[in-house]
Amino acid sequence: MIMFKPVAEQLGIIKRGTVEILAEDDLVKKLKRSVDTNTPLRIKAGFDPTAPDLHLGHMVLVHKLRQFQELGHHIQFLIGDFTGMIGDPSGKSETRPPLTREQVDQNAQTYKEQVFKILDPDKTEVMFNSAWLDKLSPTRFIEITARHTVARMLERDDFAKRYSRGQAISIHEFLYPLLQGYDSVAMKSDVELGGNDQKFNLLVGRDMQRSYGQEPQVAITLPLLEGIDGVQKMSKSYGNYIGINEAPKDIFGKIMSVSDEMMIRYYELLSSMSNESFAKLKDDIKSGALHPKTAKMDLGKEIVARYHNAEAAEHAAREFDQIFRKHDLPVNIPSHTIDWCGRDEVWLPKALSDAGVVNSSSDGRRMIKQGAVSVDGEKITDENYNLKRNGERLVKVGKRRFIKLI
RNA sequence: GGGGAGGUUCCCGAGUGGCCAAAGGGAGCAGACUGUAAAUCUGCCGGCUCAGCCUUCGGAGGUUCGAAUCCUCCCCUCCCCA
Repeated sequence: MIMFKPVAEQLGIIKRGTVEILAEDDLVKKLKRSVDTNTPLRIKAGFDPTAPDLHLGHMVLVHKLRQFQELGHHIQFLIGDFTGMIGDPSGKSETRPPLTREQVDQNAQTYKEQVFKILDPDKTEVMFNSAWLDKLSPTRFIEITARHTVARMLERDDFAKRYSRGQAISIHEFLYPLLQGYDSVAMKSDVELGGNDQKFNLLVGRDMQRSYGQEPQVAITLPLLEGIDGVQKMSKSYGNYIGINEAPKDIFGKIMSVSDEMMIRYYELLSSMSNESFAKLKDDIKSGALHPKTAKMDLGKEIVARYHNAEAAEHAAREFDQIFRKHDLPVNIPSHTIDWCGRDEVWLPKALSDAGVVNSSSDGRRMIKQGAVSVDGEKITDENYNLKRNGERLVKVGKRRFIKLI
């Protein structure tokens, strides 16, 4: 028998870090009923399985799910496989190729593994929207589309912008919000979580449920986490993400490269630190009692520990210190065996390119020209430098690319 | 269906016969400075053993000594009219 916490207490936890709750009154009502009848609320969050890798940006949402889970509610983890298999070209220039069933399944599997680092798998219902969307007859489908108007669609900010700028909007892009809303009907969700950019879609869900005679879900939006560039939202396509499946040293390193401002933001949205400690941290940094770098290292350790383990976190921090503060070598340097083609020397840029440490030999040549390359600790300045075959040669490109060439 | 405007390198965007591997900005990378922070300054930013060559400007052909630029057809996007 679940014992639910009092409504006010639950509300306090739920509200933390959210952008908006639409409508809060409804949430209170639902919570109250949940407590009274001892029935968990159904909490929906949808994920698009097009890219298999989750990053810290997604985790803001997953952490909120975790909180709901800890409060005893029922998590509906929806994988939008239907969407994935249709292919959503809303990224304008490139048409995303539709995924096959196998790819979607595989991505979904990867998703689950990653998400269950945070969520309790036993208390999470994983759902696929193809289960009901695939079965929709054209008649039923058109019936769904009839419940919304074009004018209302154009209320959505990004549609409105694109429309006024004269950019393309494909018809099926209008369909996604409708289907996402219909998902809520099919799932009978009480609450749906989404990023701030999902606000419109979450609201469509409310309308859709109402129109199907259900009590509308509460839409809770969460802030979009900016990427490591500190400007755009974290996304794989911007290349500014920190993937939770990345190696400890990469996660750690990326966190360290983030600006101080962003560090605070990451603390706010990703750290499990209490509000009080967070406030103190900000004060200490401001007053100079705490060096921002120290704070950043702590954050890095916390994040790495969460997605890997405490040991890996310590190790990553130590190694970071070693490489960037003491300018030592990392412990495990990958090695690459050169194809010597029967000769005993090789043009360095070519070797670097083959080893994958630069993009091309032209790139390698540029790196040398810019003084970024050293062999066995000696800076190379000649772009025509030939590497002699002499056992294991340690090559460094830039600050953080190390490789042993054999 | 008719009329008009467009598709340029990762992104935005200039270029309308040779001086164009293509201005400028952004992103990115490297160097200096640092705390692998920010800000700033400098350089690089298609490929190739590179003072040269090769491949790129929606696609396919064509004109020309020479095409991102001109012509033909095709594909795609936007706007106005129906």
